Amino acid sequence: MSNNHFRRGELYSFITGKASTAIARRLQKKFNSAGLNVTIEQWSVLYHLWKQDGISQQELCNATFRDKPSITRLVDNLERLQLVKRVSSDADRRMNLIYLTRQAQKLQEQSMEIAEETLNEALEGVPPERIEICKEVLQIVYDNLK
Amino acid sequence: MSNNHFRRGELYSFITGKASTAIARRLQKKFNSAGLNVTIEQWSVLYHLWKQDGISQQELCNATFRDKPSITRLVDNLERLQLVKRVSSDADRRMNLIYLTRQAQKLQEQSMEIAEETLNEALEGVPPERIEICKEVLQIVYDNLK
DNA sequence: GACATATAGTTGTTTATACAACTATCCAAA
DNA sequence: TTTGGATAGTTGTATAAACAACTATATGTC
Repeated sequence: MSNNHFRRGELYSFITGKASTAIARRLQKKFNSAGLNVTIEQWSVLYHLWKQDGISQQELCNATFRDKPSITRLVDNLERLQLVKRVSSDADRRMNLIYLTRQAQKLQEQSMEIAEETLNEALEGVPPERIEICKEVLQIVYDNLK
Repeated sequence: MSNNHFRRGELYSFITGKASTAIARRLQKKFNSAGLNVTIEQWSVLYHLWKQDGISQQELCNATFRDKPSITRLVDNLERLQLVKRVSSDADRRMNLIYLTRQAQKLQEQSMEIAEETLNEALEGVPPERIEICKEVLQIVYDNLK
C-alpha cells in the first residue's frame, strides 16, 4: 500500500511544475530587461559550457536532460547568435565539440548573478532546512523516474 | 541579507524543473501505452473541466497558468479531437464556454488513475511529512513570483 | 446614445520539445 | 578486411509556449 496517496488538486501542481515554470518565466523576464538576448533554454546550454567548454552535443544532451534533436536545434540557434561554434572532433569525426565564443564568455557573470537573484526572490522566506528537504525530495523524484 | 544563497549546481535543477519534467514525461508515456490519445497539456485542460464543466477560456487560462493564445490553441486541438466543444455564451457573447463531450467524460477515471499511479511512483520512498514540506516550499515559491 | 476603455478570444511569428527516420562514422568479431 | 551493430548528429513533423497585434463585444461616463 502506498503512503503517497495524493488528494485531488495536490496532484495538479506537482505534474505541471507550477513553481519551476514561474521561476523560468521570472528569469526570462529579467534576462530580457537586462538586454540579455538569450532564452532560458539557450542559457541552460551555456551554463554547462561555462562549467566545461568544448564538450560534445551528446554530453550536452546528458547534462541538460534533452534529446539529441533538441540539442541540435539549440546549438543551431546559439551558433546563429554567434555564442557557440561547432568544431568537429579529430579523434571521432561523428562528434561535434561545442565551444563558447568570446561573446558568450562575457555573458557568464551577469547572467549567473541574475539567476541567483531570481532564486533568492523565489525562496524568500523559506528556511534553509526546508529548502534542503525540498531539494532532496525533488532529487528522489527524479531518480525514481529516470 | 539573503539566507538562500545557492551553491552552484543546485541552482540548475530548480530552474529547469528536472523533477516535474520527469513526471510529465513518465505520465505521457503511460498515457500513450494505455492508448489515451492526449498530451499532458490537453489533459491538464480536461482536468479542470472535469472539476467544472462549461467554464470560459479565460477561466481555463487562470486555472492552468497559461496565456490566452495557448488556451485558444489547446482548445482548438481538443475540439479537433472531439473532446470539447466551444459554445458561445448567451450572457456575454465575447466568451466561449467550453464543454466536455461524452468521449472526454469517459477519459476521466482512467487518466486520473494513471496520474495518481505516476505520482506514487515518483514519490516512492519519500515520507509523507517530507512531501508535505516540499509542497509547501513550492507553493511559497509560486506565491513569491506570481 | 456616443465614445473611451476594458475584456475575451484569435492569428502570426519565433522558439522549444518529443518522436521517428535518416546519414555518417566508429568498432569489434568473423 | 568485411560486415554488422552501436553511436553522434540531423531532418521532418506535430504539439506547445510566449509575445505582439489584432477583432469583437461589453461597460461606464459624459
